[in-house]
Amino acid sequence: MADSYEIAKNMDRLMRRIDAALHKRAAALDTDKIGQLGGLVLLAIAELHPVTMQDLVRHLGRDKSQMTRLVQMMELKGVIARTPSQTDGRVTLLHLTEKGCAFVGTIRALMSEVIDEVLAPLPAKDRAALARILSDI
Amino acid sequence: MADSYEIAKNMDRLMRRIDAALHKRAAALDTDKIGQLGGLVLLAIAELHPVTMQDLVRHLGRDKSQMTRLVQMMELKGVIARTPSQTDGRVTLLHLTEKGCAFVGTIRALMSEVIDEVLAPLPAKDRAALARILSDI
DNA sequence: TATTGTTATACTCTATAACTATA
DNA sequence: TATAGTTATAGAGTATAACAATA
Repeated sequence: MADSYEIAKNMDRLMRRIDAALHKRAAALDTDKIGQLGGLVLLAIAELHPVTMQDLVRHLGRDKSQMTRLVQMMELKGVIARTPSQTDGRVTLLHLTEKGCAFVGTIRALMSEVIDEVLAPLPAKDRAALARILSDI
Repeated sequence: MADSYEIAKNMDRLMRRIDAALHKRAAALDTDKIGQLGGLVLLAIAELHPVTMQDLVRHLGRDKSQMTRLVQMMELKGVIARTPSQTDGRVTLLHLTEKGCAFVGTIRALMSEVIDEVLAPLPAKDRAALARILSDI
């Protein structure tokens, strides 16, 4: 369609602005060097609670090998824990530690702050439409 | 606001899906190993025609040092050319070569195809709204 | 034989700061 | 002094394939 390229380009630009703003503010808060993707993983685990690697991979649309490394790193830093599944020996369940839970609040607040700032020029009606459309896809 | 995190999460997921689909299909077409960002740069130059590094950097929201390297690589591969500005000795103007122009058509088609596929489940009205909202921000 | 998760490797993209040259 | 662009370097994110263990 005629607007395909415009959609891709503008979405890329918007994401870049959000990423850059997040990176700038997170630097001071990210005391354990968990990183941007690590933050997303933490939020996803908080949302899905005890979740398998597989489900996490699907939820975030990342690669499984990437997730393995990231999760190992985050376990070392004490923000998440892994326990083997009782019913299936292949499966690992992920959950947050207390330290991880504490981080989630910080990350959520930071994310809201940045998103609100970037989307500030948008009328409330458009913002609501954007939220709905994105959740529909 | 309440929906900030949802917006960020869903936009990230959508972008991941687009990136992955682009990567998969581009592999066969990207004979000169220009890469995803290189493709974006090519499209931007085609749109802005003779453009300075500075403007390109602002348009794409990337870092200037990153753009220098990318542009040098693409000049080596013969898809773009650099000419010094006549009026300001510090400024470099970028434009496409014939080979670059040929690529632009391919990239645009590929991008449309992928975007159309990913956004297929979206009603036309929502798609139009998304396009407008993204261009407004 | 298929699935879950891991290891290894190469590559792309990004952040930061120090630098040159023109203005 | 400020701006346009470059160089250098370290780090984060991604793609791919081959692998072990369990189902």
